[in-house]
Amino acid sequence: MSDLRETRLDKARALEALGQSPYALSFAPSHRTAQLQQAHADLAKGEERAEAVAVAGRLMTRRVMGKLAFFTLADETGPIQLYIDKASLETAHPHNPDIFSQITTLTDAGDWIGVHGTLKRTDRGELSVKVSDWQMLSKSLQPLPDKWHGLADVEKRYRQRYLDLIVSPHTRETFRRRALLVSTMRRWLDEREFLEIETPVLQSQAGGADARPFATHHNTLDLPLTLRIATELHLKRLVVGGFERVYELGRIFRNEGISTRHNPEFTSVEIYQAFADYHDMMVLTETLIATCCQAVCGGTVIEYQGTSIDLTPPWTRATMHELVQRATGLDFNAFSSRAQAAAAMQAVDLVVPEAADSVGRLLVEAFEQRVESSLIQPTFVLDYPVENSPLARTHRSKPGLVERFELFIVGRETANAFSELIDPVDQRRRLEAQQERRRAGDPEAQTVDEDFLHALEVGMPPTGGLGIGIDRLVMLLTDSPSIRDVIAFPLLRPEGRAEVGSDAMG
RNA sequence: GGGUCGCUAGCUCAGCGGUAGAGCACUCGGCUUUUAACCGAUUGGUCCUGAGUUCGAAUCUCAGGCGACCCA
Repeated sequence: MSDLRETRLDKARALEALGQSPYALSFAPSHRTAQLQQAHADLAKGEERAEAVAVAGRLMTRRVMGKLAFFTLADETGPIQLYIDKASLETAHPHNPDIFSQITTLTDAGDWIGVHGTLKRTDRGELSVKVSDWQMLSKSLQPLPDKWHGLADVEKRYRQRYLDLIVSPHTRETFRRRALLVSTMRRWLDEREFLEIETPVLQSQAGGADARPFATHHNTLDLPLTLRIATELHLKRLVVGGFERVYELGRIFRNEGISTRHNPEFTSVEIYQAFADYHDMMVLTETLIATCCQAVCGGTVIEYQGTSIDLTPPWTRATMHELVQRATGLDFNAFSSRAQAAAAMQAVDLVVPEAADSVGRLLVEAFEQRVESSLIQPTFVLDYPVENSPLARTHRSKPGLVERFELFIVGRETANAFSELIDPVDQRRRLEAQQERRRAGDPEAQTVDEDFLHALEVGMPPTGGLGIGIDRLVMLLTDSPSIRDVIAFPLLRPEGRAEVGSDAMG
C-alpha cells in the first residue's frame, strides 16, 4: 500500500528536518543483545544498573502507553526490550522537550535504530535498556509481515527471503547451521591435509556425471561453454599432478527438474584421496558426516520429520544384490540375460522400462523401485553394475560390478563414492560406450574427454573418490522437508505479470 | 509431463450466486510496567489475469499465470 510507504517517507523527511539523517553512516554498539541478556541475568526484578550500554538493531514491536513506551529491539543475536520513560528521557535532553514524542512517532516496526542507555529489569522481569538517547540508523519504508503469524505464504518466503529471515527464527537457524556444517567440513578436511583447489565452472565439455548441462557462451572467444555438472574430472587431474588429497566444496549446475529434493544449482563436496579405495572412503564418509552432525546438532542421534536417525558410526554396509534379493526375492546373480531378469521382475510386479537394456540396469531399477525409499537409517549400498558407473574401477572379485557405494539416509542418495578407475585403457573403453549411448539418444550419457584420458595415461595413483550432496545433508541436519528450505534463494519461475503482448489478444 | 489443492486489504484469514468482511499493521485520540499491550474512532480492495454463463460472479464454467504437495 503506497499510503503506508508515503507515511514512512514523511517520517524520514521529519527526521531530516530535525537534522537527523534517516540513513546513518555508522553506529558503535557496545554489546550485542545476547551478551547483555547473559551478563545481567542476575539483575533482579525492578532493579536498575547504571552501566552505560549502546545497542543497535531492528525494531520489532512497539508498545506506547502515554508517557512510557516499550519497544522490542532485535539484533542478530536476539531481542532486548527498550524501556523509554518520558521523564528521564527529557531530563537527559533538557534542550529537546519533544524527544519522547519523536522516538514514539517517527519510528516504525522494521526500522533499524541505535540507542544508548542503562540497564533495568522491569517489574515483569524483562531485561531492558532504559533509553537515554536514540538514533535512526535506517528508516524502513515497508511494513513487516504479521508479527504473530509471520509469513505463511511459502512462495513469498522463497521470493522474499529477507522477510522470512526477519520473522522466522527457524529459517535463521537453518542457515546458521548450514554455515556451521560447511565450515566444520572444511576444517576437518584441512586438518587432515586435504587441499581445497578450485576447478572451472565454465567448461567446453561437461563431464563427471550423468546429467544435462546448462549451455552458455563466451563472446570474445566465440566459444560455446557449459556450466559444470561435477568437479570429478578436474580434481582427478590434480591427483595426477601429484596432489594426494584434494577436495572442492562448491556449486554444481544440472539442467534438470525442480522438486523438493532438486534445485538446478546445488552444492557438493568432492574428495579424492590417493592410495585409498572405496572401503577407506566409507570410513571417511561416516566419520566426516558424524563429525558435522555432532557440531551442528550436538549429538549423532537426530530426528528427521518425526523419525529418529542414528548417525553414530559405523553404518550398515550391504550390497545392492543383497538388498534387492531381500526386498524382492530375486537373485540378480542368477540371471544370464536381460529377458530372464525382465520376466522375473514382471512376475513380482516390478516395472521394466525399455531404456534399462541390461541385467545390471534392471538391477538398479529393482533397487530404486523396492529398496531405496526404505533405507531410512544410514546405509552404504555397495557394488554397482559396471554399465551404470563409467568412472568407477571394476570390482576386485565380482565380474560385471564396480567398486562403488552410494550412501542412503531417509531414503535419499546423500553420497556417492568409488575406488576410482585409473586404468586409461579401460577408461577409454567405458567412455566410448557412454558416447555410443549418447548417440543412441540418451542426453545424460557421458562424453569422451580426451584431455582427461591423456591425464590418466600420464599416470594417476590408486585413489578413493567421494561426493557428498551438501544440500541434502543440511536438510537432514536441520529437519527441513524441502531443498528450498536450505537454499537461501532457490530457483523460482519469475513472477508473471500482465505482459504487453497479451493485450493484443483482447 | 499427469493429478490434487491454493491465490480476497501491507500480513494472517473468513466469505462460496445478491451492498467486499474480521484480526493485526497504518492514521487519529486516550493511557507511566507493557511484552500478540489495552480502549475508542478512522482509513485501506485490479477478490491472480482473461473470456464465458447469469438480471446479477470473489463465488459457477473454460483458458492462462504463479505456487505447494503427490506421482512419473
